[in-house]
Amino acid sequence: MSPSEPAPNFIRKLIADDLVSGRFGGRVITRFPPEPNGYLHIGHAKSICLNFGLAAEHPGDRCHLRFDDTNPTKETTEYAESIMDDVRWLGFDWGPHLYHASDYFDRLYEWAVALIKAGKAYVDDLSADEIRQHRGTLTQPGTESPYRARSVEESLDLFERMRAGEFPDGSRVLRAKIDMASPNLNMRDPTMYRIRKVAHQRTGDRWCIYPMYDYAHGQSDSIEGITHSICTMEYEDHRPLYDWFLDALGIYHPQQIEFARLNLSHTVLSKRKLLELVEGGHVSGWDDPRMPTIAGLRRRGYTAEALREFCERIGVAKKDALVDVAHLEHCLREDLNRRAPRAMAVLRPLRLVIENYPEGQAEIMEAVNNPEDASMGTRQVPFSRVLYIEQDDFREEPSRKYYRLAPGTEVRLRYAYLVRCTGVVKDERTGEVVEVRVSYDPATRGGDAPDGRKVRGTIHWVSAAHAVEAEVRLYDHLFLVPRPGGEDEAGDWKADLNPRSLERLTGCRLEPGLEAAAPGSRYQFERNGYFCVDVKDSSPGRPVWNRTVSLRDTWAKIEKGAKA
RNA sequence: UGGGGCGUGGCCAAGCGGCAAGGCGCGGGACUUUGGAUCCCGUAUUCGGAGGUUCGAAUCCUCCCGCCCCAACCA
Repeated sequence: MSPSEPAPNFIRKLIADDLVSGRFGGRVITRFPPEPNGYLHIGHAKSICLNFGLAAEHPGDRCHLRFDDTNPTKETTEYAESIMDDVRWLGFDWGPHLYHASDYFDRLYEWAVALIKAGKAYVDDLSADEIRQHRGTLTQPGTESPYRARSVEESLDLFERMRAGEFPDGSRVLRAKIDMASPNLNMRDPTMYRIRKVAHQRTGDRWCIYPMYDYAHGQSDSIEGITHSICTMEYEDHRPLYDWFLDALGIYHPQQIEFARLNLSHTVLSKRKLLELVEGGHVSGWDDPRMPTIAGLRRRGYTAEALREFCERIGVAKKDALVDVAHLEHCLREDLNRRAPRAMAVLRPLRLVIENYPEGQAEIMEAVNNPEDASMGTRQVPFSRVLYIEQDDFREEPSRKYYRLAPGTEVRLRYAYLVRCTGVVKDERTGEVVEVRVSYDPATRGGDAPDGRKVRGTIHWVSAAHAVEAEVRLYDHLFLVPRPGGEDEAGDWKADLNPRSLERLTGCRLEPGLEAAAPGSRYQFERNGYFCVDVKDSSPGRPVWNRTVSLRDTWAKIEKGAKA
C-alpha cells in the first residue's frame, strides 16, 4: 500500500518549529511507554505509529520502547513479551533502545534523596485514607499533613528505612512538597514513593519501595534524552507536575505534548473492559479475532500496513473523537485488494448438476490470481459435472434486480461456462431446494459467448469431487451499537454485546489449491471477502479459516433499499 | 462546583484575518467474467451560540452554551 503523505497535525508542527529554532539541537527522540499490564490494542497502535513515525521522518532520529514498570503488583513479563511482539509486527524497530523505568530505580532514589535534602519532599505517616481526606475537593483546598513540617534529617532517615524494609506496606509514603491549595489536584503534595513488599519482574526483591508514575516518567524521559514526550490528554493536568520534578531536580527537560486517544466505534478500548471480556468468557482470549487488540486484529487477518495507514488517515488532534470502524475496514480492504490472491470458496454449499456435461469428466480452467496485479499469475482449477455454488446465488423467485441463477435464467460460472437453469430438486418433506439442474453451453468455455450474448451475473463455484472441506468463521462487530453502554461511562456496555459476532460455518467447500494454504495466509474468496487461515485452530487435516472482512456488498444495499 | 482541555458536514480532519482542503460514509453515473476493484459527479453560502473589532472573521475580543478529564499509596 502506498502510504499517505504525512498530513499536517499540531504535533508535527510543534516539532517542525523546534527543529528550526534548534531547541533540542535539531533532534527528535520520542518514546512509546507502555505499562506491561495488558495487551496492546488499536488505540496503542495510534500512539506507536505517532511516536515511531515521527522519529522515522527525521534521518538519524529514533524512538525508544520503554516499559513503565513501576507497579509490580500488576505487571508481568508475559505482557511485556506480547507488547514487543506487537510493536515489531506493526513494523517498528527500537533498535538497541529498549528501556525500563526500573532501569532507573537507583537514580530515581538518589534524586528523591536530593529533593528531601532540598526541602522539596517529605515522608508522610498518614494512611491512604487520611491523605485522601487531607487532599480537599475540587472546590476546596486541601490541608497540610502534620508530617509536612518534619525535619529534613528525619525524612531522610525514614526514607532510608522505608527502603530497608523496616515499615509495612501502606504505613508511609514519600511526598513532594508543593502546594496543598493548588487548584490542580496533582500538585497537592503528590505521592512519589509507596511501600510494596512484592517482587518486581525485573528487579526481583531488590526494592520494596516503588516510584509512582508521575515521579518516574519525566525523569525517565530526561535520562533517555527524549525531546518530545507524547502522551494522551488525561495527562495534560500532570504536565505541571512533570515540569516541576524536572525543574526541581535541575535536569534536562523534554517537552510533554498531549493528544486525544483513539475511540473506535462498535468496540471498547479500555484495558479494564478488554480484561473483562477475556475473563468473562465473552471472547476466547486476548487474541480472539473479534478483539480490537493488536494480537486479535493480527489473528483476524489484518495487515500491519492497513493498521498504519488507518492511524495516519484518522489524524492527530486534541478533540475527543469516535472513529467509525468502517474507516478501519476501508483501509484493510484497500490493502488486501491489492495483495491478496483470489480463490473460489463456497461457504453455504448448494449442489449444482450440469445435465449435459459428461459424467466422470473433468477439465482444468485457468483462473487469474489477482486482477489488480498481473504478476501474481494464474492458477488451474478443476471443473466437473457436479459443483457447489452458494445457496444465495440461486433464487426460485428472483426479484427484478436479481441477476444470478433462477429458473430459466443464464449465468456465467466464473472462468468456466455459461449455464442455464433447467430445474431444481427439492426435499420432499421440507420443500427446500437441495439441487439445481442446469445445462451448459460448450461453446462458452472460459466464460465468453462467441455470439456476443450478454450475461449479467457471474457466480463462483467449486467442483464437488475436488473440493476441500473447511470450517469458516464469520465475524461481525463485537458490539451492536457504535458506543457500547451509551454516552455515559456508567452505561451497561456488556448489554450491547453482539450475540452474533461469531458464526461458525462447517462443511464449506474450497477450491483444492487452498489445501496447502499456510497458517496466517490471506486470500480473497471471490465475491465473499478476505479470509485467512487461523494460526491457532487450523490444522492440515482440519482447516479453519477466519473472515477478515467482507467485500463491499452493493447487492445487500440494493436489496435493503428495495425492502425499505 | 475549582482546575485543565475541546467544540469545522453523518464520522474523522486541514485551515489560524482574505472569503471552507482531504479521507471515510452516503447518493448518482461509467466500466466490469468478483453486484469486487477502478473512474467520474454530487454531498457545510457556513465553522457550538450571541454580540463586538475590521473593508473583510472559522480564524481577533467579550459573554453564553455543550462535551471530555482530574479528588489511586494506578498508569
